[in-house]
Amino acid sequence: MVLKAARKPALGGQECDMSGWDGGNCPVRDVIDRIAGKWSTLLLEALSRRPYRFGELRRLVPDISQRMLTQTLRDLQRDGYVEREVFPTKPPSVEYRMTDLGRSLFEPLSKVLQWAEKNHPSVKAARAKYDESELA
Amino acid sequence: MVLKAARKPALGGQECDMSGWDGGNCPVRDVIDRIAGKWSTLLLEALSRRPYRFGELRRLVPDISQRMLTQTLRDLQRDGYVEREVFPTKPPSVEYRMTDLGRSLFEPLSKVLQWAEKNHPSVKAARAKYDESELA
DNA sequence: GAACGTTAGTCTCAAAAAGAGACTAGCGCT
DNA sequence: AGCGCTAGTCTCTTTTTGAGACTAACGTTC
Repeated sequence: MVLKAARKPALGGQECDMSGWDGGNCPVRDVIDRIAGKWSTLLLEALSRRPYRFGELRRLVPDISQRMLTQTLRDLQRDGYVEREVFPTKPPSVEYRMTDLGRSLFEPLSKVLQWAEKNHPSVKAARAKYDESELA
Repeated sequence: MVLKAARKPALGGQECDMSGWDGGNCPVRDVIDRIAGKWSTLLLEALSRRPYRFGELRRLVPDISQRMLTQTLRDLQRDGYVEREVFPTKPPSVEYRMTDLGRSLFEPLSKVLQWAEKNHPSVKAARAKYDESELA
């Protein structure tokens, strides 16, 4: 795991150069920062199941604003994770579907979601413990 | 994968109830929204390698503000991913180390980071293609 | 012995991002 | 003729983030 565009570590595998990080020059950050948003994961999860239209996604995730839905979909499209297809009906309908690149990303990503589901109780417990010790 | 606190799906495994999502009642979102930040992943990656002190982390990630470093570390600590230990020297030094829960989260998470590193070229290519078709 | 650097933050103010909701256009339905 | 449907965009307000000064007590330097 190399986090900066960097020379190979002396001894292989798990080495990771973190010295001299700058946001603009780190490939991992370049990719991660885009999918790390609150909504990206959610939309990728949805689109991993089947294609959806704009309005369907909006109804699916009731607390996203139209503005952020548009913007997040554009970002995902730009990075090659989803495709946008316009059907020239009147009014036009637009379908978003996951690409192969998107699927290949979602494979490891879904493991994190599964972790989250499984370990939610532990996290809630940790929060409770922290909050209790804080107000003391 | 159940994304809402929901009844078991009729046929097991890959089923996922996304109807009637509300942010506050979805365990996966509850967990993901906290680690989805721009800085969380970065700090988890660092702390997965070894414990670090506050100032070390600040130097390691030069473009994080002290404010966000404090806040992100507190969030990670609250959710049980990192521990904070104060050494009563003068001036006091504070060490942050990853917990077992944090390590168990970082296992799938690191797969996503590896994906990002590996597929950075594809993503950059997709961006270039998108940007080109946009300005046309 | 006075000035400076060190520590891990907090505080304030400015800038950027996100949320809420009105508004668009063209067609079908009643 | 008026209403609703579509996928957005535009504007305004609120929230989040960033930049940087400030703290306090000690060690080192001049």
